[in-house]
Amino acid sequence: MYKVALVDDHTLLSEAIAGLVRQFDNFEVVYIGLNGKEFVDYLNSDQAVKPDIVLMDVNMPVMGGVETTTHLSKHHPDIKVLALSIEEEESVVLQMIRAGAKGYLLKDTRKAILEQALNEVLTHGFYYTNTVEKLVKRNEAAHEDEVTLKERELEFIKHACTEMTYKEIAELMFLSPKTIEGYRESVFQKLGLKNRTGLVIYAIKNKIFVP
Amino acid sequence: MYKVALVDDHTLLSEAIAGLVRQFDNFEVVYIGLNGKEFVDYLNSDQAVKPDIVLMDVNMPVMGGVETTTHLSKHHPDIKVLALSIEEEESVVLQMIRAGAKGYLLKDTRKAILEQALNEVLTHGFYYTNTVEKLVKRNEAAHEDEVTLKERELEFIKHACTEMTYKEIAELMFLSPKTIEGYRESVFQKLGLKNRTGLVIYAIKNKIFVP
DNA sequence: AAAGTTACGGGGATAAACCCCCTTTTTTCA
DNA sequence: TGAAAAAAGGGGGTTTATCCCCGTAACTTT
Repeated sequence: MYKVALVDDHTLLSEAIAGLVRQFDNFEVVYIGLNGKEFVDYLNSDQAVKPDIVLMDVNMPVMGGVETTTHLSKHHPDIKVLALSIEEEESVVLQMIRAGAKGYLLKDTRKAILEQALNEVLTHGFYYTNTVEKLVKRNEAAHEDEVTLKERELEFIKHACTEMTYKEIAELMFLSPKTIEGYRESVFQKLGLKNRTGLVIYAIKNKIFVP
Repeated sequence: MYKVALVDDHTLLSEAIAGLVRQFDNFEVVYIGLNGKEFVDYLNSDQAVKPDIVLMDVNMPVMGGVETTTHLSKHHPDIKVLALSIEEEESVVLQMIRAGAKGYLLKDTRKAILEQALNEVLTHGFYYTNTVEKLVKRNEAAHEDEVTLKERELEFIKHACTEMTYKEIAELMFLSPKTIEGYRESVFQKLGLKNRTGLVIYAIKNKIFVP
């Protein structure tokens, strides 16, 4: 009998999915939690029943899926993490995989697939759907011609998405306006931009700045 | 015995929630569909069992929740719609309510609340959680001090979210640069902006321009 | 018909943004 | 540890953007 934990802030869903999991052979639900913090605290408590596998949501308040998975990989490497989310965005999926998730299910998968995924992760160590595999490959290809912005430049870009003038940004970053000027030119050159408006849109598109 | 239909593109969730609903007294699940189109087609078919209430997701491919609800209000006003979504954004909630939804549940509600909501909608005609009520009120309040931008100004704003200079925008709109200047000033004044960067961010926040 | 509103256009000034070429300081690492 | 690279700072000039105050034509309102 494998022990399953559910971590999802959408109570209705965890309750409902718990019902599904209980129908499967060889699986029992030992824990249902609202977020990563709750789950980690639970594991550190005395009466914790350590699960074999966790069905983990990604978008959660307090402590999100990525952070929680990273923590589990470090402190409880024997607990497998299977991500279960509506989030289809490449970067998020990849972050979860990098954090140590053994698989990533979108919430539009069928009941039978969930059972299969649970079994696969426990027996073979991982389970990836075609969709996720494609996503990962496509992302790797996209990374080829990607520019790398330096930390300081990223900081500058965030401030540039503001009504501040460059002079004000310089004061904020304790730099000379001329240095900011340098960042601006370097960033424009790297990204092929013509003006600050273009920079703002690039930053928002690439989530450097979230409006 | 009330008849319930489920419409949600996340199969795992509909299946799981169907399990929950079947546990309730007086409820049976007569239909599970992936999107609004599928459901409407089903209703128009011969062997359709007309449900008393539909649990409807909002974000769906092909035919979304708002569109479907509007259609049902017109052609099947005896079928109650209870929205069930993760979407917390005010405008979306309001759209669903306006379209004729009798209630709006976020997916983090508990099993007992779902049962209560189903019963309330069927007996009293509606069910609103505190959260949704607050949301609606807050939105009404927000609408008070809302500025109205003219058509021409909106067009200008969209072009301003571009690497074009004002002169180029003027050419594009067959106007003098000075007229554009006028739009700019009027828009800045109305929205309390300091510069073009602020305008771009406002436009994206308010979905005038989608990056 | 006088007064107001809306849309369009303009002059001229100042600040901010943009561009190219260059020096000094700091860091990196072979 | 010394050369190379990266980061920070700068001079000086052009182009945009911003701001304020003004004028005209057309169409409403009263």
